[in-house]
Amino acid sequence: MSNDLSEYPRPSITIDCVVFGYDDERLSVLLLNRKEEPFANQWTLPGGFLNLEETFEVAIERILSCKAGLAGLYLEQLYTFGGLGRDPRGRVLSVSYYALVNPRQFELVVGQMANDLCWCSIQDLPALGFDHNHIVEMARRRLAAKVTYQPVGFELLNEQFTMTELQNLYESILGESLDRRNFYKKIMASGILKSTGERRRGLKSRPAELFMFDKTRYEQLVNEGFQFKI
Amino acid sequence: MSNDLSEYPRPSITIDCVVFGYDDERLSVLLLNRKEEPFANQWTLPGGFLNLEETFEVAIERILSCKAGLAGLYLEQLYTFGGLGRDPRGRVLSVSYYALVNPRQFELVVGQMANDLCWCSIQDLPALGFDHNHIVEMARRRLAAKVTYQPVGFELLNEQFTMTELQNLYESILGESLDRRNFYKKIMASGILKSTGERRRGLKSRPAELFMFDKTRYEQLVNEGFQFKI
DNA sequence: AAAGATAGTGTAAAAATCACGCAAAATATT
DNA sequence: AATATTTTGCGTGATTTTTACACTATCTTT
Repeated sequence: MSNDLSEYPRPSITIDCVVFGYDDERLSVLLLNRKEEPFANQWTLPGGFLNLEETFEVAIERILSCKAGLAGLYLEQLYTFGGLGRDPRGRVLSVSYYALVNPRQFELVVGQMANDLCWCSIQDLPALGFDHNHIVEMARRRLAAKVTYQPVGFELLNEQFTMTELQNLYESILGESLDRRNFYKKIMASGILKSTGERRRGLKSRPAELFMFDKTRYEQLVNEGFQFKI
Repeated sequence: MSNDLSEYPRPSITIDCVVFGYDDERLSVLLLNRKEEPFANQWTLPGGFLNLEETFEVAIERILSCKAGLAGLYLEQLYTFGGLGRDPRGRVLSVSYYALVNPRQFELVVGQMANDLCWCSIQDLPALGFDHNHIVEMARRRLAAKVTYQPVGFELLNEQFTMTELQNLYESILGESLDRRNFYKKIMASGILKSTGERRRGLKSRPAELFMFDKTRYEQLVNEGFQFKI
């Protein structure tokens, strides 16, 4: 073994990202319709090649910003895919991440390199290029596991939200329905919400109280050994 | 974007592995004393460069077999590290895995490319080369989380083991002590052990029953919706 | 004013967890 | 040989957590 890296063969590295969005009804994933081969005119996850001087997070920021107009998202590494046949061009590894975003805070901007972008419900994804259906499925499971022990769901909601909105989000991610009263008690008992004193008005029934995620309080609780759990 | 990968810069890829072993007393990690720069004569995790035609798992098999004489281990992908300064030779990503092995089933064989190998208690690791202390710490936490919801600990034990041996393993991994009687009940209630009818004799007190992990039964239970939990 | 819809809260049963006690079966000691 | 010591195997009751479920309040719509 020498001190020179050049003698070792090097695969190409892409960064692919499962961007989750939520619109009060269902959990969606951001898809990109490719302009170029391979998989031209097919839907895939947004992604791109890693530059040598970039960390993964910086690469994702660049890719999502340039291809979709998104920035500053919550990111979490998912898995690195390295199957031999996953890219027809040759050996390409994909370091994949998932991101959480409130779609209302951004206007999707279709970049030069894509035909189109869309939010697609996780329920009815089309066949995606590469092994991207597999990646989405892993991300979905990881997110479902994550929300049960870390309060990451707030990234998908508006700053202020009602308890019912929060519950709907959890039900969408977990794929099961929860008891409204028990959910309320559990969330309130955790102490990670602060009330705004305001209410969601204009709907056709009793206005619900608006809450915010109390991040400072949450971090303080974690320091004291608290473990969030749904 | 063209169909040609060659125009994209490519980092080097290493595969590094946190090999956990257990010896009835404490959880250990396999360390390798490097012969070559960088970090010559320092301890690091076993690892090596990924070849173009290898999957990650095949690469790990090659690396652990040639550097330590280990083969056929339980493997799980941990994380991919891509910090800019983590290797003095240039941009090197590390796709890291962790492995579980019963050290008694193998004789460590120091390969050509290493000065030495050792099992080092997770409690008192020396300063390792690269960012490998960081990798070990992440692996330790991941393993501790994993054993609570998947029966992977058996990979670290002999085929037959007593309940106390199993409990000691869990205590080593979790870093906390468990109530012997409640542990017994929980494991027995899960139904994933089969008794051998034999006992561990020759110790200075009442011989304990020897159990085996019933993998078939476990998989059947999982199919029925069972979720292992400690 | 009445009807319809969703919000907010309490309580009791069931299940899971926790904290122990004690007898049995081996070895070690006197 | 009797006794002490150690560790195993199993039981039980208290405590905590989870689950299931019902009713009133407050708004909008008719």
